[in-house]
Amino acid sequence: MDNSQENNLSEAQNELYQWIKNYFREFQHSPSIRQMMQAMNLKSPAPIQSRLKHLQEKGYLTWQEGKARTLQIVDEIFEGVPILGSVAAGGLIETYTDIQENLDVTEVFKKKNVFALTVNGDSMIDACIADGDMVLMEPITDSYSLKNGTIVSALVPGLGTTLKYFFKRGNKIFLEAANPNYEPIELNKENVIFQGKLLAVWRKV
Amino acid sequence: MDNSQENNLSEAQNELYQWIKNYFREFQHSPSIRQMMQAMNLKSPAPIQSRLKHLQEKGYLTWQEGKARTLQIVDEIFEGVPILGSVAAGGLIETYTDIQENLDVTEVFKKKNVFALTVNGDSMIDACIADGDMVLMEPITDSYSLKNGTIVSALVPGLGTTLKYFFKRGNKIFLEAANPNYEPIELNKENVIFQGKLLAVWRKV
DNA sequence: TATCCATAAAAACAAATGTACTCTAATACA
DNA sequence: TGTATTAGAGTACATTTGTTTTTATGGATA
Repeated sequence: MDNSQENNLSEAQNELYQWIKNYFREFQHSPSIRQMMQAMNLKSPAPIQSRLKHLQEKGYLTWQEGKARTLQIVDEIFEGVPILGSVAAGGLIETYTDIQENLDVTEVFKKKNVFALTVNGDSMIDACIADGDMVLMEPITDSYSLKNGTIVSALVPGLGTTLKYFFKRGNKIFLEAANPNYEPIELNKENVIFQGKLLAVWRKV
Repeated sequence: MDNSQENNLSEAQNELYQWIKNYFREFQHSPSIRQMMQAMNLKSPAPIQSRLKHLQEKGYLTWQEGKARTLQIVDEIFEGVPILGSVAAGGLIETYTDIQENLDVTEVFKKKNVFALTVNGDSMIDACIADGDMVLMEPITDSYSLKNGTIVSALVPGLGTTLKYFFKRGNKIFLEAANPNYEPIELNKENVIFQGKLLAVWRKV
């Protein structure tokens, strides 16, 4: 992962930049110049200032002049991780590209009132939602705007909550699994409460 | 979302806490006590110290004693969302529980040098990793510690990068797809470079 | 070889900042 | 009403920290 050249950074600048990003990831706040000095095995703060200045000129960092520990990474999103390329899950055809993008999973979280559910069972397995997955849901305020094919969590009073594809045909609501072993559920719209629609799936292994 | 009571925070403490979280969101670094003082319309730093101390005792914040701008939010994960319960993806059996946990997807990001890859193809479809998913990977430093069955991204020089199950039998390395349409790849360990092992899967819909 | 330039060391300084202490005002409670 | 508790104001101090300046070093270049 040496991208010092394409990013127009010297070795020392790049090393500092990577270290700063890791420090932010661990402590959630800015390091001080003397901390960076120690981390870079230097004995005076001047070289760090020089490198910071270069990083600023090249648009990687900024800070509030004269204020302690006010570094801010402008380029990369805080919690992002680098997307190093694409990987073939088919054959050995795709190659590693060096495009530097950023995965920001937190963008989904910015929506108001997003909540998560743990998935039990395999009825959505053909949609690649497995037992134990976490699904992130956005509350449904207006069930009329639901589009056919949306994955929703629905509460059928007296029965329970389930995760299914949503379909509306006439006055009937159909909740369909992504698994041929399960039959579609047919309901009148009075008999179902929609809680949320699917935003994202998260699986930790 | 007034959770001052349930969180056992006084009005003043809660107001400060919310302000700090917003400051972090905007500037990505910790505010100073005097900044908080101004924001709370106070004229001395003492009350802020008191409130911070209370927030620390209740487990909301921490900081490095004596160091400037080293606040850290400990309790709530910044981007966390509430896990409202579990949802049946099988039948209508599970019911909504009220257990209040917190989904913290960022915990995975705390590991050093985590990177992401975009998945192309369907060779891992039976492991519920679909075309277009993002996979979060942890760099592999020591390929000898890899356990059979781990999902890895491997670079076969001259061919490309691929996402597969890892198996070792004797001196041979096998890379197996989670899709019967793909044949296992048999390699000598000199002919493969392991880049990362799977930590998590992220799919935005 | 001589010169130039970038980097590092060293020291010193001033501003920012966390912390401690005292005093006063407000509030709650018996 | 009186007292105890808590919160805020004011002040002072030591440390942390960004910044500046001077000097030394190493490498590149003519």
